[in-house]
Amino acid sequence: MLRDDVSAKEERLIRHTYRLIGAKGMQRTPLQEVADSAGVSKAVVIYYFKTKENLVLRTMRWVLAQVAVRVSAAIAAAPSPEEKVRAMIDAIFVDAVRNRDFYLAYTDLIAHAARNDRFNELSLTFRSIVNGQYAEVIRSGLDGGAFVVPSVDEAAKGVRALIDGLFLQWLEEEDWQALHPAYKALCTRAVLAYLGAGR
Amino acid sequence: MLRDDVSAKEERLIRHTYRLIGAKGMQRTPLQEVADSAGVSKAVVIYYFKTKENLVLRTMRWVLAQVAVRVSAAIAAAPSPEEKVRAMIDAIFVDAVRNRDFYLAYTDLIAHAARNDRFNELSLTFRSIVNGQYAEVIRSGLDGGAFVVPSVDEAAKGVRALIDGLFLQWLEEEDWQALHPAYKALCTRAVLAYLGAGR
Amino acid sequence: MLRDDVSAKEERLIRHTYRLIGAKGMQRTPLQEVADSAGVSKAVVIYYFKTKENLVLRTMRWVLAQVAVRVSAAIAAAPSPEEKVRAMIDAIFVDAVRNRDFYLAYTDLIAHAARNDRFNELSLTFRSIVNGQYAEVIRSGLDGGAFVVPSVDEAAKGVRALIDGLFLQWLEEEDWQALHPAYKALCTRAVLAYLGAGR
Amino acid sequence: MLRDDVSAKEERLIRHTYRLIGAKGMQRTPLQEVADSAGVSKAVVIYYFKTKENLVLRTMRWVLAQVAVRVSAAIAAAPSPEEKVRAMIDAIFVDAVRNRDFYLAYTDLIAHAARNDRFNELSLTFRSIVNGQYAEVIRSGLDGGAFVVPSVDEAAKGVRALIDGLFLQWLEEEDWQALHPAYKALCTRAVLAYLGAGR
DNA sequence: GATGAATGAGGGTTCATTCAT
DNA sequence: AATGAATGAACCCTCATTCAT
Repeated sequence: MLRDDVSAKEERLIRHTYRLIGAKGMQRTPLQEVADSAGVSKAVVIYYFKTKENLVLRTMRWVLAQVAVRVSAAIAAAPSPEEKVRAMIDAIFVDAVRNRDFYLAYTDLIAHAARNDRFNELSLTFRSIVNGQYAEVIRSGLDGGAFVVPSVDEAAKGVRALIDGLFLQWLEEEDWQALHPAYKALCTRAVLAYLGAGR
Repeated sequence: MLRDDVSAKEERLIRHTYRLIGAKGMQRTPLQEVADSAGVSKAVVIYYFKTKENLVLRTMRWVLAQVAVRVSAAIAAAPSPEEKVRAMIDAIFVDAVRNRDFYLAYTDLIAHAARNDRFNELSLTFRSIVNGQYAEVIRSGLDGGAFVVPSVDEAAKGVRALIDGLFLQWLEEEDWQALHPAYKALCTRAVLAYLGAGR
Repeated sequence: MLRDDVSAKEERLIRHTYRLIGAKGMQRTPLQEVADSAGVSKAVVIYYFKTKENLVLRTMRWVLAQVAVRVSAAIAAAPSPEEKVRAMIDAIFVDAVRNRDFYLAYTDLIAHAARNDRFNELSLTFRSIVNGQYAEVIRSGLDGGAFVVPSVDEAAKGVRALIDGLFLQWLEEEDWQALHPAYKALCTRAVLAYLGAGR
Repeated sequence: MLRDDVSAKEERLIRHTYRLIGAKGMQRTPLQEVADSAGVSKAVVIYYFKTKENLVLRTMRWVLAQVAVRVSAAIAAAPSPEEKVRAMIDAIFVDAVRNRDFYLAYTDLIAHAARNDRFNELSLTFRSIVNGQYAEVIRSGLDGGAFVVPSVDEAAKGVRALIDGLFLQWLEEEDWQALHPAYKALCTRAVLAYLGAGR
């Protein structure tokens, strides 16, 4: 799972690390800056996480777990399949700044996952969780005939592709803050269209 | 545009750079390694490109231009809208190894584009070209009633999201070489479904 | 002012830097050599001074402050105007080796000051201090009629020119060690003559 | 002597070198910039001068020779001792920009002369020429009783110190362009005062 | 005579990590 | 638990010089 016991001090460091990774990327974020940002000595960071790789890994695990929990809760609370989709997308498109931080960090993670086993494992775990969530939503819509898809797992991948792919495009927008709501709406329509909703 | 006159020697360096960026990422690729790989001295790389940033930028521009040209040709050659989609996806899913190199480099590019103006400009240029190509295909399908979409530009973004998003997932697959054809098929189905083809 | 708190370790590095700058010039003195000379790793120098420019600047400030203090003390201790001049020149012409180190470093400073703001500021500060000291001596001699000059500030510049200019010539002497006392005597005569002493 | 046969092409390169040395110092002036400035290939510079040291040396010799000739002519043309002094200073303080270039280059030369034999030899040659000129002027004034000095050679050194030393201070002035005439006047007064003129 | 190509020898700076306290 | 000090390994880049043409 993504669970990971985190002491208060560790979480503090993780939060600062996350913010910096979003802003500058993990390679461009020196431990010194994390330490400065958190108001501690650089050695403290190493003291708690042993290596920078650990720190980054723990940071990503921490943030991925948060996202997973948030999405799960949103799905569970929604009554109908289509509303589950909307609630899910609501839970994902929380806020422009947070989304930007997240997707920049996530892009970094994927880039590293292809070259580093530990990052890859984390990325796979997250992926199976998220795809499971999407599959659950889709399955709920298949029973009542709300959605039309050939295979639940395949559709889950498709949904995920739409969401991730649109975020990538949104990241490139110069005017990303203002366009956040538009991309959210676009995403909702795209997912529903892809799932054959309302056909 | 993405055109860029490249001498033979420069292209040689660019090819080696591209391979290494795909394998290790641009930050993890020292000029020394590019030089070693190309069998020249490190100073030669600087001699031709002045800075590492230039080298990477020129490399990315070179690859992106190639992809754009390949896709354009494929689209032009296909007779019907649906076949244009298939041809386009064929042209994109050329080969597992090449696709992996490309998407790893491309992921890196996006991660950098968010923080570096020159990379951002390149990324935007590529994006507008590709989205234009997708839009062209979609428009061709709208006239004959092959596709059903609310807006051409929006649908172009959706198509692109599906393709990029699926590639991201494919990158994470442990067994990516073997799964390449499956993802290609999945992608074709997803795009056609999204465009409402054959409904 | 030129005051600058310097820890023991920093002063150690500064002393080694000063010696090397005198011997080889600031551009020809790599950090590695400073480090080797001080018996530490090159990174330590950066650790304490961040950049080479800082190191050189701090080194020059340190030397200039020392000279200024030494001259001030000498002037204050001498009873009569003419003796103040002699004491001042005594304080400046301390020792052949030290003078050579100083004036070589100082020449370097002036050459850099013309092209670098931070060096220029340092050079201006030193200049105003020294000219102030000279002016004080001259003023003390005017009251009693020991000196005859049109303007105190102008005469201060003249005195300084004589001292600096003679040092430049002394630097060029092949036999500089042996000629040190002769230049000192020459300098004293020249300054007194210029100030119209004993006329 | 300072004579040095210089072909037209060489002189062209020398002029550009001189300008750049004045502006940036000799260490900070890459051959590439000399070549660019002169509109030739970098290899041409090496072709004509074999090494950078040669180029710089020849450049300095060229400019020092010019100054020496100009001063000689000025001295010869003036009728009385005091007018010789004024003419000499006129010849030296030609123009703010040219003086700045010259003294910056000259400062560089002295800094290098202390560490490099070839530069030292050049510097000594120039020095003996200039001091000879000053001595000649002083001697002309002694005969008629216009000047009062203990020794001609010593006074020549003193005069030179005043001129060089004042130029050093002038170099440090922020407002050097505007202050050029003032320093010239100051220099004239200082030299005449030092030589006991009009006493 | 002239030059484009190529290179080797540094030089400054970054940064994760180690270690003694 | 916490940290200041120190370091080694890289990395990008500069630049005079060599050489084949």
